[in-house]
Amino acid sequence: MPELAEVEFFRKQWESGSGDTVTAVELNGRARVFRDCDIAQMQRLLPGARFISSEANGKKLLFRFASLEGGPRLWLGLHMGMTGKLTNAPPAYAPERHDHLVLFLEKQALVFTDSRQFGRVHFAHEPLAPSWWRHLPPAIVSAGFTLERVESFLKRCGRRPVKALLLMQEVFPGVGNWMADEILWRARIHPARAAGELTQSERHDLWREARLVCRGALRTIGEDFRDPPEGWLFHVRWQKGGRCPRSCESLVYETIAGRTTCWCPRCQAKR
DNA sequence: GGAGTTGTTTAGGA
DNA sequence: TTCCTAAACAACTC
Repeated sequence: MPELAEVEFFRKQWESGSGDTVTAVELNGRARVFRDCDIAQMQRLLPGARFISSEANGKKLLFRFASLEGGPRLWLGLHMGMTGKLTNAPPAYAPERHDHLVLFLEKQALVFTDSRQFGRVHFAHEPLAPSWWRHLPPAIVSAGFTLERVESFLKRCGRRPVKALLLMQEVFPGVGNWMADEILWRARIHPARAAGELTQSERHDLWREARLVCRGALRTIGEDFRDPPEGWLFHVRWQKGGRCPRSCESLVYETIAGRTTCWCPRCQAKR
């Protein structure tokens, strides 16, 4: 589930604990989500630290802590993978089976759950944001996400299907499978089209719709997890026998770029 | 019981 | 070399 807007919603769940102090850390050290992470260091440094602030970039999350005795910041990075979730719970929360990391604060508990464990945890103790957080691409809703940037990428990977490009986080950070299909549907572009063959107006539409879909998702899912606006492909794409909200044509489902892809054969003609 | 899954990395083939 | 596909990761649902 976690794409851009779900990730932002999860960030907000934990952000409600900012300003509060960590009293205890409970984690399942054998969980795969800790494969890039020094668990012992985390367990040593987080208790007593104060949760300062958080940030999201695409599907990545960063949580900042001030350590007990001052000195360098503590940086906790999270990726939700396919099934990761962040919740907050009462301070007496008892961790469940797939709760791999629980930060107990004075007033609440912050819980990271991930049944499939494709997610991951990073941890660092250093003055500046660590390498896994630096050099991130500009957010799609930011001014740095320019048409030029998208066009040069479409050109560079011109032989690949445009659906595959939308899933590449270095240019479309936060876009996942359903958002990629939503963007292509709104831009009326067939997902299997070669990126280099898009016309100038199609390239422009792709750029514009990427921004609109991200904004719309952030304003709905990202705020309180309610569904995206009416009329979006989102509402029908998982239904059996779903129909295009614009043309009423039966939607088509096929694997493109290794992922289940949904599109309208009338609105998104192959040409 | 088998197939499929809203993600990412990596091995290996073309 | 370069580009791209498919498998692997793990657990749940249909």
